[in-house]
Amino acid sequence: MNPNPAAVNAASQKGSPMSQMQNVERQLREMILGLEVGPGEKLTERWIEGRFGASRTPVRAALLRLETEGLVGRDGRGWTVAPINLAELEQIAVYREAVEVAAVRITCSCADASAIDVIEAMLDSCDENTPREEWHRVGMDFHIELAHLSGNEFLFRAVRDAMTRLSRARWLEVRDEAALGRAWAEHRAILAAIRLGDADDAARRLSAHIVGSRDRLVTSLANDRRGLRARGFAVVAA
Amino acid sequence: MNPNPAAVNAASQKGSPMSQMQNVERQLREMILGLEVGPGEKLTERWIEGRFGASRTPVRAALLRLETEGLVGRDGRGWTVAPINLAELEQIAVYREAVEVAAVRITCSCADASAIDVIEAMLDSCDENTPREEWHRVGMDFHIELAHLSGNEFLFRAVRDAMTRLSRARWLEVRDEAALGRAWAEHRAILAAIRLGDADDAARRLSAHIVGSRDRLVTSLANDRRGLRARGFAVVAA
DNA sequence: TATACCATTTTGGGATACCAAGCCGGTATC
DNA sequence: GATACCGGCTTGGTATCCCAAAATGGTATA
Repeated sequence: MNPNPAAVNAASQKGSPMSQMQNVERQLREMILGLEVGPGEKLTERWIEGRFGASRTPVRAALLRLETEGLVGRDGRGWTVAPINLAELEQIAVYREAVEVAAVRITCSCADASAIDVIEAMLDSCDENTPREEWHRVGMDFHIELAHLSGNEFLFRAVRDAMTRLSRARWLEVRDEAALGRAWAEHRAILAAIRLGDADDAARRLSAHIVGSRDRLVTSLANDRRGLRARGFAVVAA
Repeated sequence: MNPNPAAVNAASQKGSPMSQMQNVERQLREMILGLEVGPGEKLTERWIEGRFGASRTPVRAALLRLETEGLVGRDGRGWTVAPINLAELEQIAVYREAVEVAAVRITCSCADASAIDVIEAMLDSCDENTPREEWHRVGMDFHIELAHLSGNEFLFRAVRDAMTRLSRARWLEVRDEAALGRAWAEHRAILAAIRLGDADDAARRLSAHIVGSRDRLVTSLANDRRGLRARGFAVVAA
């Protein structure tokens, strides 16, 4: 009954056994985050079922979980890929500023130099030969791992979830080399402040970094709205 | 096939039609939050199925959603009611301090006097004749509604979810009249600061209120740990 | 031509059958 | 008596079937 052998291959190629539900959830999440299905697009349980070669039970479980991540939503009785919502993006920026700053303040008071080195190494791993995709991923992981250092599971999850919600929009954000370089410099400055244990400085820099990122994102999206709609993406105005 | 008519009655007595899934989810959540099922207790899908007169499909959906709320968790292959975890409670306090303070700062800059009056009225609705249960509920709603005033959906949800996770422990917290009176005074002082638009003062008072609340809760639970275990509640040490 | 109405199809919600893995109790062997 | 083994029972995971409601599309009528 499996029309898509790739689905089961993806499941079995991993050493650990992976349930259909985890499989569907992971693959569908990747499709959504990778914009293989456009924001605002309708989803039917039966289509997903056929697409991944799983029955409706794991499909429904995956949809329920992705709903809590904000990646899919209900449209009346049915499901839709969450549209890109400018107002929501701005609210998420405020939210992540609150939790990231709280996390970094905690980290400053119990900084572990070697852990910070690991994060700095992540930044170093990107150079001019690194694909744009990788820069995005590392830029997100920087914030996630930084929050992880706080040791607070809730701050960590909050940052991770916020970055997930932002990631589709970041993907579309136009970032030239100069902007990326500036962002990386800010990242390094934040790490330096943490190393010194200067919580106020780290918080101020992180806050400014997030606000700047938000402003660039919103401007960029507002300008590109027409192009996005042309690609079939639902973009909700702020 | 319905061994428990009460379940369907609860569904039909509401004017709006409620799906089985919502029904199971709501009732199971109430059972967990009301400590009708003890923290750490094992749950089987079949038991829930029989208890609420629903089939496994809505039961599984409800469990998946409650899992994201942190009220149930996986124990290997099965399900358990989330234990009360002291370390987690402390982390939640840090988390909610970050988001509540952020929310109240926003509210200060766009305070709506009438909305604040509504919240103050909530506080006023409690007097010496009000049952303890109601004081708890209003105390939680105070923080939730305050966050709601910020207009930021993510800060609001964060506070609401945090309060949900804390509520089982708050239920056990020993609060004498004097402690409740002090908490209410702090609530009013926070509202007063917001009315004046004094963000720093409001933030300071709110922060102190949350930290105090956390300290009382942790102490109280640590002292009561033996009693809790005697009641069959799993309590994970900090 | 526009619209109201009806038949058909689609779709999510729910129920149930089946399966494999794990748990538990009993038994036989040392 | 202790332990290793085995068989049944429980339980979550999955597939599939049924149903009601909603969407769809075509047709007849004003």
